Amino acid sequence: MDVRRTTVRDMRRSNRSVILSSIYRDGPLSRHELSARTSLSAASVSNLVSELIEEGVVEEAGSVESEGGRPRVLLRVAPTFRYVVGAEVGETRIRVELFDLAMTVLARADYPIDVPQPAVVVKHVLEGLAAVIAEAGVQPSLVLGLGVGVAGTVDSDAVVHAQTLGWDAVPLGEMLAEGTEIPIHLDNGANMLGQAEMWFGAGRGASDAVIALVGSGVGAALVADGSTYRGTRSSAGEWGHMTIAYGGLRCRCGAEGCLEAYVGAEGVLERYRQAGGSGSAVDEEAAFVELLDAVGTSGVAATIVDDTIGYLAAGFANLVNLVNPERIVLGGWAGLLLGERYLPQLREAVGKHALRQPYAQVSIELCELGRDAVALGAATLPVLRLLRDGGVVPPRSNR
Amino acid sequence: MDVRRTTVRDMRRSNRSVILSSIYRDGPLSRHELSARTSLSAASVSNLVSELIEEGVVEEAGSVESEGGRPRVLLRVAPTFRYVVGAEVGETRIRVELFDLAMTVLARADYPIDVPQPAVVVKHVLEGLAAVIAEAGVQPSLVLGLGVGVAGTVDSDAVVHAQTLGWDAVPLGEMLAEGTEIPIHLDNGANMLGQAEMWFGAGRGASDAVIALVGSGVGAALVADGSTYRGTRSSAGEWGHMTIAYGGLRCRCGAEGCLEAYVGAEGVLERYRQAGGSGSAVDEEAAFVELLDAVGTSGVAATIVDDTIGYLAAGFANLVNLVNPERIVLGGWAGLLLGERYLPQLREAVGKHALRQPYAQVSIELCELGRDAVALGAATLPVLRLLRDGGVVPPRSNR
DNA sequence: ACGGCTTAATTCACGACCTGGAAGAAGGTG
DNA sequence: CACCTTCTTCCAGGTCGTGAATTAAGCCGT
Repeated sequence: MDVRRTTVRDMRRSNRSVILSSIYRDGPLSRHELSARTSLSAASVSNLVSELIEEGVVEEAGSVESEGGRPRVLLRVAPTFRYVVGAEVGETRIRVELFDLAMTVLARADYPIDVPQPAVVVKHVLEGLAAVIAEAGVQPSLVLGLGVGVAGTVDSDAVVHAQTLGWDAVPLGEMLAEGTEIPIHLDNGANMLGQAEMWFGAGRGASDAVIALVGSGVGAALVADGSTYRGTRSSAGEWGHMTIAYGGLRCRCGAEGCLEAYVGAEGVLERYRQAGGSGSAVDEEAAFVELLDAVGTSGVAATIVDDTIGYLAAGFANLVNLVNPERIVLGGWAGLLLGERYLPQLREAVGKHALRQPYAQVSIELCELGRDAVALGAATLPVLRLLRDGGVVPPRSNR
Repeated sequence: MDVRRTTVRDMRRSNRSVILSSIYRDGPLSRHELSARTSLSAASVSNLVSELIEEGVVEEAGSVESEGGRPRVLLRVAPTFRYVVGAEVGETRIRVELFDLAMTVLARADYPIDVPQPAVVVKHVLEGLAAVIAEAGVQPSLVLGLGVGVAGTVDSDAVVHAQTLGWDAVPLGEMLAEGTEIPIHLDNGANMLGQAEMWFGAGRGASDAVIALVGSGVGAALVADGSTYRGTRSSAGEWGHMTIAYGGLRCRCGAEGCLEAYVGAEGVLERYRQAGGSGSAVDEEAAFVELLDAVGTSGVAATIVDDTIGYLAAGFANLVNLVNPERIVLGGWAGLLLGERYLPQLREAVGKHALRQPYAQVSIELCELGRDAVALGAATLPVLRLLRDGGVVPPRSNR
């Protein structure tokens, strides 16, 4: 329940936002279709659209002939009206990408890192930001914002807590803001991947969904009523540390029986080793593939993988029961490797743990964007804001 | 993201709603304070308030002297502007209560039931509705709505699924609507108890909370951003059937290792019996109290209760990690019995299972309204709607 | 009792907004 | 080139919130 007034200007902003969002989301549309979709009068649509065109946010994009009459002119958000930058701060690398508003990548910069020192991360992100802007030949003032997805939880004041990076209360937002005038948006990496899947991947069209990520660790992005749910201090979605086997294996978080200890790649491989499984791979990912490949020939491998599917199914079922999503999307490198081979078994196993009714309402799919969509998702943050504000770009505080 | 236009009338409705909600929630307020709180201009507040007074929704309620100036007149929602009825459909009884808008009970009717046949339930609810209206001497046309909290999940089209009642797809909403002209609001009983606690109990002031109910069974109400989260088909909140001990005890839902099997009163007592505990009580609740009382003298009882706290803590921790609430409120008859004695231990145990950061942000409390607040919570549904609509009462379709 | 003082609430002209209908523009068809 | 269809723009009409000015209501000191 809101405790905010509405003024006559909010109305216009809101209607601009409705129109702009419709155009952005539902591809090129004619003014007529917009009017039907938004139930705004033709007069208002025309009025608002001409304003948006005037400002350069929207542009005409060809026309469609109709039977005998004047052809309808299609409208789209001008891809080059502004640009956005997305960054991924992972445990081993930093990636920065620049997109136009159609989310086409125009430039990319990668920086491998060994020790994720905050100062180093900030340096690389800012370096990357400058590099992609230069590479794409874009005017810096046209960059709408920088979205950053970081492997850890981000509280409401852009302070990052990340066990895996060894960060405790790092004011990353502030540190970045000091090095650039471009507005910063910070969020959790899992949420950003979720955002990308919701906009451009397997989550399209769903309004209540969970994007579940299984890699070395395990996390999830919760989407409620069309927007990412962050909880009271932005740390919602810590699905990996849900107790799923009371008193079970110790997890790196210190607790016992966490889902991550059973289905995170690290945990799975550890269980495999304990069970006598062997492998020659040095790198975790190769070892995981080796395990999956051994299923046909090794009973131990088969059992481990089977159990993993079971545990993962229980984790999914907990989501199904608790949040009743319409879709669960499985991603993360290990999640995809598992899902590619065992999605049907997984679906079936979820049914064994979940309640009948919510289970019947959920569809379980795989991520479509692979593992590198964090920067893309992060770049949607400034776009989301642009759409929400009806295409009004806040004036840059030029200090 | 909305795809709905805003018109100039929405603006007024929205501002009426803002004002009305503020007055309702934050007690008697002067026009001046309203203006400050809502950031509406004094002129608009005056304008809107006089309209609301004209219509009888709001009334003046005394004044407060100020230092030397004109005293401010306090405003409140007129308690007798309309009335609301709340009903609880439980496994063993039906309760119907009539409230004024200040949520004071004006009349009550109880009906014990043995076999919860849908037809019988409908009959009792309608009977109770007529009875409380007659008893309170209220004009039926002034009854804003009937909220019903039912022990089961309620679909978006008011169809009820309830394993414990043995109901599968019972169109309760439709059945009730046939017997009265009063608008019906149906929802899950746990959500309704949660709603009551959020408005009048331990949840006040929180915007992200979970109300966890432990009785014979186990359930929860999720509150996200100030409103109850229902998921895609209104069955969110099935916390009791979260797998917490993979491969553990069989639950009545058919799955293994559900939280309910460990902390639901039935499950606890079953574990007690298995462990050799004994008791003379016939009724479940008395047996549970007996168990708790035996803790000091019986090692078996102590272990069982201790374990129960542990399992419950893991269940809480899963909520803390996944949804990052600012408050968890424990209720339900068994939950209250446990909480009264072991709340500190429970809080501590949650810390062992939850991640440090979200754990530090949550406060764990007990329900304040006891076990009989379902009808109260259900009655808030029509009130919520009235507030949302800015005090505009939709015309009753008089057939 | 009375005029100044302070604070609260109301009035009013104004600009911003959307709407429905009429008029205009653009392109195709015969 | 007239005519038709399909959109788009213009215009008068009505609604809304706002700020400044005005009125209302009580206090205080003389």
